[in-house]
Amino acid sequence: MEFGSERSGHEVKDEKRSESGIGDEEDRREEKIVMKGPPLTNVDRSTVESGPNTCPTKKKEVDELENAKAEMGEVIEENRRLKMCLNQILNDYRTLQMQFHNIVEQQTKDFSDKVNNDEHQETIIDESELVSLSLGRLPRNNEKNKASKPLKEEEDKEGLSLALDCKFETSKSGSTTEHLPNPSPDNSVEVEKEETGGESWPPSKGHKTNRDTAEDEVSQQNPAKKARVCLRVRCDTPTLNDGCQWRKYGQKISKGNPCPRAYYRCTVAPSCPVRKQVQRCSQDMSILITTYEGNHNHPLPLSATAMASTTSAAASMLVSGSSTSNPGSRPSTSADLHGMNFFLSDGSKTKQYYISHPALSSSPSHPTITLDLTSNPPSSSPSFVKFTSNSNYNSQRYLPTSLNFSSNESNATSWTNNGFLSCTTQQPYNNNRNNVNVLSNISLVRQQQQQQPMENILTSYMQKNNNNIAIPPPQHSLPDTIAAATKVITADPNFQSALAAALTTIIGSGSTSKGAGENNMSQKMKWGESFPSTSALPSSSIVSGCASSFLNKSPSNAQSGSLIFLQPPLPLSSPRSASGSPGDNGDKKN
DNA sequence: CGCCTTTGACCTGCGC
DNA sequence: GCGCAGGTCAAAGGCG
Repeated sequence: MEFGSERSGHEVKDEKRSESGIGDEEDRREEKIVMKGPPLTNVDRSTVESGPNTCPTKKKEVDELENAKAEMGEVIEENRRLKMCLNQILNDYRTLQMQFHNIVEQQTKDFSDKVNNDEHQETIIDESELVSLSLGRLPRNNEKNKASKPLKEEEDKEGLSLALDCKFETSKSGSTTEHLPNPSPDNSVEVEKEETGGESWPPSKGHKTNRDTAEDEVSQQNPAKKARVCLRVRCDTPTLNDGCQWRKYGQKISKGNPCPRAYYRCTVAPSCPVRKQVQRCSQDMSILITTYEGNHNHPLPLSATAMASTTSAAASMLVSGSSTSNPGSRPSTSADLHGMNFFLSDGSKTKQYYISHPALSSSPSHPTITLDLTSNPPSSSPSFVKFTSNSNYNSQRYLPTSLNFSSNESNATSWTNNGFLSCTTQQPYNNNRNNVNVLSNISLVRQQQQQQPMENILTSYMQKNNNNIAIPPPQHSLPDTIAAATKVITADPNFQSALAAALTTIIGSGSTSKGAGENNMSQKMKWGESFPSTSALPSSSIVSGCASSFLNKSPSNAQSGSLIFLQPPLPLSSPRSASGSPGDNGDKKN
């Protein structure tokens, strides 16, 4: 789309707006964003002005214009709804930010008070309460002072349980209510990170503490703590270069796979609890199966954020999906949502969507989400995610969740794929009371014919928010446009938060709305307009990356977890880039 | 010398 | 309780 033609399109829009009586400046800008139809040219305008009585062809054109206007009206209406939703989300975000700030201040204050209490040898009972609210970290030191070991263990467990309960509340509230603090399912992951590893990582078995024991119990109570993200990619290199630094700490020959499984841990920060497992698929050696566990507790290199975002978001989907729904918080997004095909259907046929990866099947205690970059989009048989969870646990909290990043490219060693992303969620219905499984299938399908609108969105956003970035002519350099626009978008925390929250709400409401009691639900949301095809783009272009990256980068923004967001891709595999994954040599023995 | 990989031993959870 | 398998540890050695 050229700028000139875009301008004429705006003129027509303005005409239409004057008809409908709408029109402040902000709305006009947003309209520009949503504009998806081909803009009217000067010829078109002359056609309109000259009237329909000149010739049949012009009459036809006028009809087409009428139709286009009607479509635009729908788009405008939808845009208005989204705008209202966005404003509400932004308000909520600000409120939550203030609440979070207050909470942090309060906790800091409490902690300093507690330290003072320690100095004055006051009782520890009050501190135990503080511990519980501090996710179980503080009690450890406090209880070391206790003489009675059994009592210590008991109280330790209690403290952790309480802390965990608090976490659950947070997690649950995250997807149920917009007005509660920390509505982010991702927070749950963050909590998991801190509790599973956190500052005490790596846990030494020789120094296993009572806290560790308690943590084990807690982890059994909360399987989501060990949520994993499994990535299947066709890759010739030994490991994926995800931008992080990894140290290999073990290797095992797993049953059913001649290829050894390598264990890596993140070495960017000594206390980082993130681990990954790398293994070749036994059935197809070209497929590299990488499983990530945990969240980084340190700033990530820029090159690592995409992968971390994806895994984090995917893990968040696992966690967030476990939350109960609040139908009241559901926005009116069941209709046209710019390219996101959203399916909710009965779970009676869920089994057909599972693929099994015996070579990398995780422990039943690990809910695992698999991002499959190896198979073709919907045309092929669905290769979704294998989700495992231990039925002995409170399985109602955990959603078998599937993501499928499919690619037509045989060498899917980067995030570039055809943009097909699907998320299948098999969810124990209604807290497992009725044993009714509901399959919710979320898919984001980039549609090749809908490339323009995304350009409009990105370009308009750039125009609005950043004048420093040159906007290339979209039709000439769409990849550059998108890359630059993505930069701008990712630089704006408000937009990120708002969009993240919106998407989370959309996804969350869709996947959890069955809590209202509908056993058979089929819901579709089409969202294609916002996910243009990028099949023509080079591999460094836009991707269907999952982006809670900004959630990682900015904890204050971590208001939503399960979201899928467009983000600058990173090559998953390149032989030892500068950011260097030391583990690239990890499969030497292979 | 520091960091990394290798590799056998050990620990733990789970199924029978 | 036992065996199996997954996961982790840590000493030894290699490499830059």
